[in-house]
Amino acid sequence: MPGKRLKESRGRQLPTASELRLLQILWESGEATVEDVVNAHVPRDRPNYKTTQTLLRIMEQKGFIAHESRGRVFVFKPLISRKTIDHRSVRALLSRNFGGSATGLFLNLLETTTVKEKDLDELEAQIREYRRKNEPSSGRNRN
Amino acid sequence: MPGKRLKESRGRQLPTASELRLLQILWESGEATVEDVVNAHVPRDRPNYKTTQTLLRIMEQKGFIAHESRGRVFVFKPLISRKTIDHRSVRALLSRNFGGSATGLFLNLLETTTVKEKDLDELEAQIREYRRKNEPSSGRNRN
DNA sequence: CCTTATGTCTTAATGAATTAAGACATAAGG
DNA sequence: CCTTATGTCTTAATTCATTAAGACATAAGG
Repeated sequence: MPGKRLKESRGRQLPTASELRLLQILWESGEATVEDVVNAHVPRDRPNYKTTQTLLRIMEQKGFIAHESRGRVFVFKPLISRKTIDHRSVRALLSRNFGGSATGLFLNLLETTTVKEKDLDELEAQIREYRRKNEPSSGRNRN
Repeated sequence: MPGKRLKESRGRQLPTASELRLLQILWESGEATVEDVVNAHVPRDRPNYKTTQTLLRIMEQKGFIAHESRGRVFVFKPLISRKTIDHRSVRALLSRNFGGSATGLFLNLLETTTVKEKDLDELEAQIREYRRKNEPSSGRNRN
C-alpha cells in the first residue's frame, strides 16, 4: 500500500481521471452504493470492488462526495456538480495551454474537430444569445 | 531518487504541467540550453538548474524534445509543435468531460468566461470560414 | 600545466494516484 | 444460535511526477 495521501484533506481542485469516471456515475444515478458503482461499468472494464471503495473514500476526503450509512452499507452522493467540474476543467486547460484566451481554444476546437452543420447553427445561436445577455443596449451608444 | 520512469520510453501522450512550461519556453526561443531555460523564468519562480536538467532529459525520453551537443553544453529543441499539444489537450478534455462533444465544450466556454465583443465577431467569422471550407456546394442540392 | 567552475550523468527522497489484499465486524439464512 | 457471506477499515505495493544532491568529466583561465 503506497501513499497515505492528503495530510488533512487538502482537496485538489480537480478530480483525477478515475475519480471523474466515478463522479459521472454518481451524477447520473443521484446516489449509489459501492456495488452500484461497480455494476454501472460495462463488464469489460468493471473495476475491483475494494479498489472502488478506496477511491470513493478518497473522493470523500477531497470533498467531492459524501456518504450516509443505510443499514450496513454506505450510500454515496455527489457534493459537487458536473457543471462546476466542467468549468474548472475548462479554466485549467485555458490557462495551461491558451494563456487564458477562450477564443484561442475555440479556434483550436474548429481546427481539431469535425463540427456538424446543426451544431454550427447552434453555436451561432448561442453567440447571439450571449450578445443579447451581455449587451442589453441596442448599439450605437458608444459613449 | 524516486521512480526510474518509462521502461523503454513509453511516451505519454501529453506533457505534464511542468513539462509544458518548459516546452513553451522552447517554442518561443526555438532552442535553448538548460541555463537559457532556467533564465527564461522570472526570478520569482525560477527552478533549480539540476531539476530543469532532469526534466529536460525526461522530456527527451518521451520524445517531446531532442538535444544536440554544442561544445560541452546541450542545446534542446522541441520535436513537437504547440499546435499538436494543444490539439491533444483539447481532445483529452473533450473526451474526459464532454463525451467528445465540441459543442458542449463551447457552450461551457461561453458560460464560464467573459468573451470580448471583438472576439465574438472573430468567432462568427471563423464559423463562416469553417462552413465555407467544409461545404463548398452552395446549398439546396441535398441529394 | 593545473586548479576550478560548470555541465552532464547517476542516484534518490518524497508525495500522489492507482490498485487491491487481509483483518475485522455484522447482518442474513439455515 | 451459529456459520457465512458481504461490507467497511487498515495496510500496502507499484508507478509516475517532482525535486535535487553528489559523482564525475572537461573546458577555461591563470
